[in-house]
Amino acid sequence: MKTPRHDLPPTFNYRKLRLVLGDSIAPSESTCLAWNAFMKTDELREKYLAYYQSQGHSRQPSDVLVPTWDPSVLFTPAGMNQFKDHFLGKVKLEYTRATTCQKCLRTGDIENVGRTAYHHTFFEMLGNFSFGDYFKSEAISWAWEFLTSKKWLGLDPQRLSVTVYKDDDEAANIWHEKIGLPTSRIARMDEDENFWPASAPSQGPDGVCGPCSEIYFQLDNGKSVEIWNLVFTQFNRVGEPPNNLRPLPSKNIDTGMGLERTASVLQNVPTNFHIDILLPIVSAAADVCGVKYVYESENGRRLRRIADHVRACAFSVHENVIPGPKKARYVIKRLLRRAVLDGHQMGLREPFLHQLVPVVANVMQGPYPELKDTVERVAETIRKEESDFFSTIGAGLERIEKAFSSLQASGAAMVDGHEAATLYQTYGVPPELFQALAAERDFTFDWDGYREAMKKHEDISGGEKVELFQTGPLESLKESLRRTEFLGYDTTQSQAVVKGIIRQADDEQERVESTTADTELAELRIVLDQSPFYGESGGQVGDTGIIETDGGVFEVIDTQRAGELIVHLGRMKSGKLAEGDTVTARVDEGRRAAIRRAHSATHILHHALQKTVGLHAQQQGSKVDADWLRFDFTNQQALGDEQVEAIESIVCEKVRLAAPVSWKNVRLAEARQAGAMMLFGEKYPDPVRMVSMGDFSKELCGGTHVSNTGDVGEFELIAEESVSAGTRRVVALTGQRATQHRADTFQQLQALAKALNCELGQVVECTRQLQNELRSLRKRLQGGGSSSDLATPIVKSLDVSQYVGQRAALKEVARVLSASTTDLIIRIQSALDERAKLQSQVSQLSASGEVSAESLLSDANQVGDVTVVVSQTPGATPNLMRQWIDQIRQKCSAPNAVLLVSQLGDDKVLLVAGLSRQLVARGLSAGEWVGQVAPIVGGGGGGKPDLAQAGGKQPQRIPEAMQVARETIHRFLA
RNA sequence: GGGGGAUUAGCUCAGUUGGGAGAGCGCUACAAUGGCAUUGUAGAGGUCAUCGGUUCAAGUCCGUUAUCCUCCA
Repeated sequence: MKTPRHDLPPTFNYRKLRLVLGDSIAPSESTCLAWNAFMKTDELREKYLAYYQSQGHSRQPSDVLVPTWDPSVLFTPAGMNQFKDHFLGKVKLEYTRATTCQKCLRTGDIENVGRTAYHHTFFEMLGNFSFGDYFKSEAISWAWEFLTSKKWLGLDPQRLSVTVYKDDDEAANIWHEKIGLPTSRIARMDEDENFWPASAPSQGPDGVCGPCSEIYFQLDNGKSVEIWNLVFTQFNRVGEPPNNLRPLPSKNIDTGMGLERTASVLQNVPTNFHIDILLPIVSAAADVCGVKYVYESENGRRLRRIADHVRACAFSVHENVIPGPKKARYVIKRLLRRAVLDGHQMGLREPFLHQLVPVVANVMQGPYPELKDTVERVAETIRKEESDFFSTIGAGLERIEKAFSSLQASGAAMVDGHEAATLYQTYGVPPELFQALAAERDFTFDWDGYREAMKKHEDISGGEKVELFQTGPLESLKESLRRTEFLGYDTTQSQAVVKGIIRQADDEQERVESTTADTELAELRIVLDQSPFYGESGGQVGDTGIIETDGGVFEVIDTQRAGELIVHLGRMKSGKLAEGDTVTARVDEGRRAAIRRAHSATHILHHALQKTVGLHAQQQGSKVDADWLRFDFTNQQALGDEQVEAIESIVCEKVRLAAPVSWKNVRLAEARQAGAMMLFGEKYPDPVRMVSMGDFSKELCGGTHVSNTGDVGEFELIAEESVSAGTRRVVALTGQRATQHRADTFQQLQALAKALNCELGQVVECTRQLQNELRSLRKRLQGGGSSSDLATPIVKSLDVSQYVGQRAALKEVARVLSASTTDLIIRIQSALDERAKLQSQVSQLSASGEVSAESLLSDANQVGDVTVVVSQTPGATPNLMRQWIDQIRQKCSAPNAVLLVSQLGDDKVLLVAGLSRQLVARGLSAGEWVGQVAPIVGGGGGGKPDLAQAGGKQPQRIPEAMQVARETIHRFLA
């Protein structure tokens, strides 16, 4: 064996690397040697899976990174996650030994990523699992053989040591006696180190748990690194110690070997980031960022962080979990922004991270060839988010500058942490950025205050706790019954036997033997041995209906699924129901038929979307209700009108075709081969149910469908909107509701026509005209210039005898009014009211004759050298009155005081007073003047010395007010 | 699920106990200069997101809804 290579040159010359591997990103010469001499990561992964296959394990593919089927986690945290139900015996086992290489994501140690040799957010975990099959002895022997045998990894046994849980003599003995490991290399550790979950015996939680045994490899520098953890789940924790660990009847093995760590050991490199599948990403990051990769440097840490985060982001976005504001999407967004911030701090000002996506796909293509297919989409999604973040940073810099100037003004020497936190929480200004800029100006940064404020924010935001393993009566029912047979594909009515009744009171669930209508208030859950009721899943809502016996009627208001159980939610209407009763379960057939129409329409819509907007329009989620459906899909822009029409026409065409709908159970691989649409994050059973429609649609789907696309009936898209960046949502109606919607549309249009007093075909034109009228009336009252009518846009004439035209007309009206289509009538009505009001004001204004600066001046009095005007201008708005006053000032060179009184409508009085500069200079105030007058008409007011306005509510006292106005100004001038 | 913020001219945004809706860029017209670039003058363009409340008076204060941004879970 070659000499150890810990002293690996800390600097890599990227140009040399490129020569070695051509287009892909190449390692340094010495690292190349290491990789040639030792095992590649792809080879390690393959060997592991092959070894356990040879020991009778079923080789299973990696589960998705973001398991939407598991509400208790956002990301797959470990290899065992996909086998949770296997461990608990809640599913039928097709195999009792499995092995996987699982892609995982954890953010708990995010602060350490890049700083230490072994921390990642994204990583792969090799694992072997036993579901009540083999236990400690085999698990330990096989691990040892795989690690040390020349045929497999061939690690030097002398450099391996292990830990066991302090009370686990069984494991210790196996290591010592069977493997022959000296006791000096078997350490006994406490429950906080060697128990899963950590410290479970004393601190909980209750449930499945067990001791573990870790395997360490000693590096050349004497330090040891943990490469494998064997978990022996053999207990059920019940309550507090002592004697709270009960042996499980069926014991399990759950192991995890860190792929990257083990590879780094095999390849003899000082950090995971230098193994053959990671160094190319680090090097590429250095290249893209235009810096040299130096291991022991701040930039080195940054580049490693970027390499880690870009892997996480690329895999998530590949699974259509795009950066966003909620949950998993938010975590990805944060990871991405952290990486981008690192780039920013190395001087980058343009998106760069997206350039690393092809590199990631390249080094990971062995186990994950599918990454190659989505490189473009993934890179574009990442580029967009990067670009958004650069804008955020840009805005942030301005805010930071502002903060600095106020700091300087106040003579502070430290950036207030609370303020930095507020800036971060409100505008996303990264504190690291703030701190870096602060350092440049010799400010210190109050990290303690910042963390304190963020902690507070966390507390305020709250959050619900999700249990790793659920407990309760439903879970125990799961274990005893396993599954409810679903009969609903073939029938909507059947006999069944009641297997369990659960009563829900407050947050507590309680299993009961029987129930009567007297307890009607309580919500009940009923589980049967078989049922025609469809439990909500795959977006399709649960069925409603009735479960009855001779002696009792139970109304089902919703149906949910719990694992493979079907749970009927509802309440007793009459009589009594008990466990063991034979009942008749009857689904509400009319509603079910409507759901079938909507669900089949969803598949057709999916097809139409892909055909119209492109293959990237993949389903993100959907909800299927009675003749109503909602469908989210990935698309950057809103759908245009033509696209919506094209989609509708494709759907309608497929409906007219009356294509047969069929379904069959096929092997998952076969379905994939057939090109059936599959969704990420969904857990598909194998075999799987494939639903086909004509020759245009194949989807994996457990839902209920019409037998012929013609049964869908009418179809209509009623909404298109944004859910989050990159995701659009459409809502559609089918069958009866679509028909009803069309009738409603027509009625609405009729109502508009009636309100506007015009023909149906004229509604759009009349609305536009009404808007124009309002505009010019307002302008006239505001005293603006002569308004030219807006150029009427050329619109294609709408044929309102057809439905499409009617709908287009309504949409156009909504656009003109910038209102939602639901309250058009209200808006039109209020527009009409406003027009009437404005018209009466205009006539009021014109009734008092032509008002102008001249006419007002001709009414003036002279008081000494001052020209005083106190006049009425009925119907005038404040704006007009101000303009007149301005004009008087221009025309009249003498000092002048003007007060205009206007009655507006029936019960409103407006007063505007103005004083020329000379009078203001003499210390007079228009505000005071108007202030003296306004109370007469029941109001108040104020303003600046040269111009003030006031209002009141008693028009009948205007003459009196004008008298007071004259007296007041006389007094002022005296 | 929760906290913070934003929404003003075509675009980017100002608007300071509530009292005349603004700037820059862009647009139109005219003029000057000219190879292009340019400069000056004038002008058009706004239900201050929505609905409601407080007030004599709301872009400004309070609440609703919508959309977007941002943070936490």
